[in-house]
Amino acid sequence: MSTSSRPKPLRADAARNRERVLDAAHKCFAEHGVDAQMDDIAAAAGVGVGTVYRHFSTKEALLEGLTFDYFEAQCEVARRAAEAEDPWEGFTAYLREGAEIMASSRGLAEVVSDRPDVMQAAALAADTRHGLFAIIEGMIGRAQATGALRADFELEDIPMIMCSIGSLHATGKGGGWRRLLEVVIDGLRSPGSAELPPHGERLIPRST
Amino acid sequence: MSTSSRPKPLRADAARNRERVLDAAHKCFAEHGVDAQMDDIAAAAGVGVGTVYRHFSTKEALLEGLTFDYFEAQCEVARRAAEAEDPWEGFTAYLREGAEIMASSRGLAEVVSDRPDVMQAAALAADTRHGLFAIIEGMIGRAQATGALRADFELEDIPMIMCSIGSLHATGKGGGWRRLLEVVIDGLRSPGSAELPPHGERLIPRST
DNA sequence: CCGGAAGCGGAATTCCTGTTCCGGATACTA
DNA sequence: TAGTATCCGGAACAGGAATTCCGCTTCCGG
Repeated sequence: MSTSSRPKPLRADAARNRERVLDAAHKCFAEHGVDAQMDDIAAAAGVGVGTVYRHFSTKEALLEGLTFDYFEAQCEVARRAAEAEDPWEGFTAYLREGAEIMASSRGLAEVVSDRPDVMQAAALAADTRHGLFAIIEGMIGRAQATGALRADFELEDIPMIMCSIGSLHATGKGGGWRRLLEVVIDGLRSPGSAELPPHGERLIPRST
Repeated sequence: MSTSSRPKPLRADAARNRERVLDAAHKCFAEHGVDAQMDDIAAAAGVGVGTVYRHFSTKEALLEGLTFDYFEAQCEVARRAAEAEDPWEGFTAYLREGAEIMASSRGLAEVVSDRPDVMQAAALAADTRHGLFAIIEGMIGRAQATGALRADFELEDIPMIMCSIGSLHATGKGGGWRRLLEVVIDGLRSPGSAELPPHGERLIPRST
């Protein structure tokens, strides 16, 4: 999203402003959450509101850009983690790093918690572009094959975990999320003693 | 909160309306979250907005009432769980039932996630009235003494868990929270393999 | 260096919600 | 049953935030 080609190349100043707006949006959303105001984003970008709207027709569009970038980073992390020698290490590293990204932006955490629509669209886009789901499922499968990860773990559990982590970040209980994540990771070791209830509605649609 | 005595007893119709408003508020907040509108609450109560404001000077006050009631229920659950023969069973039952209450209201989940101030005030009030913290700490201590609960578990971990559970409810990923809770419970068994990072800011102030 | 298309700024507009206000209705008391 | 303190309804108000509008400015090709 940060970098994309368009039919009519933008005028030099316009391209520059677009980047500024996107940067400012990232900062403002990270700090104030989705309630960051358009006027403030414009100010942070050193630009008028009109200019923000010229590039992103809506606040929603800006939020989508944010989410899009999040998945871009997520793909990078997943790809790297998938190459780890030890599957369990790779898997947990992915969870930890993915959570770290999430924790970096309050706005992101709020989108994950409250906007399944935006999230799903971005997730599907990431899958199309980088095969995200396959990468993660491969990681999960390998970790389960070694007997380290509990057998009933599913792909869909990942957004669930990220969502719960995000909610902790949002409350300002800063350090807490790392703590919960470690508890969760311990709970994911094989074999689990409790039987896991099935998922309800899914963020990631079943593919098969 | 639902039941309270006041200096001047309310006029019969006023008392009736107060209850209606509170009920309506619970329903609306449960369904639409904290964004439920005052007008809708009034309508649901079969009353004018003015009447809502006569009883609760502010939307915030209504939210506080909701939270107050939540802790009232929480105390009841904790007290019951504390009497279980097996400490670990009692402890996990408390987590499951507490989460169930939380899952019953989207508004509640949002308050837990986004309003530490309201939450803390209600928690302290519940502690004053029913000694909530002592009850829970007793439960934790006993579960740790039997060697079932990991030794590094703290009281403060409870709001953290409830908060994360609440965030799942809010997204509409209905069934998911039970699943995460079971994973977390597994992760809380003794001994944990990961070292838990310390908490950051606290919802429950240190007493000692 | 010019003309005009593409962009820009930011005041004004719109919409949405919480809150206030007050004339009229109602429930207690004597 | 009259008198009055309370209470009720809901239109009007207020403030905040997203979005629009349009005259002015800046880039870019010729």
